[in-house]
Amino acid sequence: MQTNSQFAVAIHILSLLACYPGEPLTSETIAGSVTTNPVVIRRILGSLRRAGLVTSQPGNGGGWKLTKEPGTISLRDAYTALQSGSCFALAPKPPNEKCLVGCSLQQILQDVFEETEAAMTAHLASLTIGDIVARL
Amino acid sequence: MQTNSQFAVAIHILSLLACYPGEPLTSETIAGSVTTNPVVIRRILGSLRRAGLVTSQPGNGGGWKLTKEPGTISLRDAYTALQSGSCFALAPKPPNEKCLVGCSLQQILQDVFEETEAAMTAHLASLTIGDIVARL
DNA sequence: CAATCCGTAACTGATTGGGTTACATATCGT
DNA sequence: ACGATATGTAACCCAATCAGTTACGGATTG
Repeated sequence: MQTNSQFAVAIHILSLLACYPGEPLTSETIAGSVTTNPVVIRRILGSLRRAGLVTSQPGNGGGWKLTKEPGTISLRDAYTALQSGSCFALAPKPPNEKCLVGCSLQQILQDVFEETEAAMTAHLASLTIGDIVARL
Repeated sequence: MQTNSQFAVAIHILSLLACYPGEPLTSETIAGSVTTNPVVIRRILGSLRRAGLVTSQPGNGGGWKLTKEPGTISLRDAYTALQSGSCFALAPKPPNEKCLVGCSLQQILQDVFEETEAAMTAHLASLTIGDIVARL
């Protein structure tokens, strides 16, 4: 499956910022650590900023900082900030309406996927950026 | 995120087979319910067969059947049968080795992703095809 | 006002996934 | 034995997606 790596990069970014508290890091500096292009970093940081996890400061001496203590930022916060969709997807075309099974299955699948993802994010909620940094 | 829909289709297939116990269904019949091409169905059924969840019979009057009772087939069985990879992915390029954070983060991320997916599949293990069919 | 950095649009190349065609192989009924 | 039927794959096409990149406008600092 082609899964995007935004979540992994987001955790990387947040951990990096947590390691340099107070000191704003530029997207270029972060990109140097992640080994990618600054724009890729800024795209992800944009999502994290919209979720209120980081702040940015343009101009000379600017950069990015965390808005909260690393211990109060859960991995679920980062995950939902990206809103890069679900792990699961329904079939591209809806099932045959003449089939009794397929007809009612849609809603059931949707519910199951939702529950399953909730189980996953519940685990993510139990881990914070502080925990990650502590493991380094 | 671009997620493949094989898991959804697999559940659809297994539920359908569960609804017609003993009676073999052809990939064409199943495709008619899912609204897709028979080959797409056969590809997924191939994975399910390799995992021992279904059997196939070629030739006239052939088709597909479950090998077990629907109540003994968990959604995790279907999920792992597809082995369509993880929900999460590491960044395409490894982090900068000169960065102390990025350097040790790789392994931590891998562990976290593994734990998180385990939490997810644990929930999938608690649901069976029998449960799905019962909800129809 | 010059240097720096964010913010975002636009484009590219590679990868992937669903859909499709085609064909070899196996089985059943007559 | 033979024709009909269905599986099992390989091969290909097209659309969508993602990481990466270039470009440029706007904000801030000194």
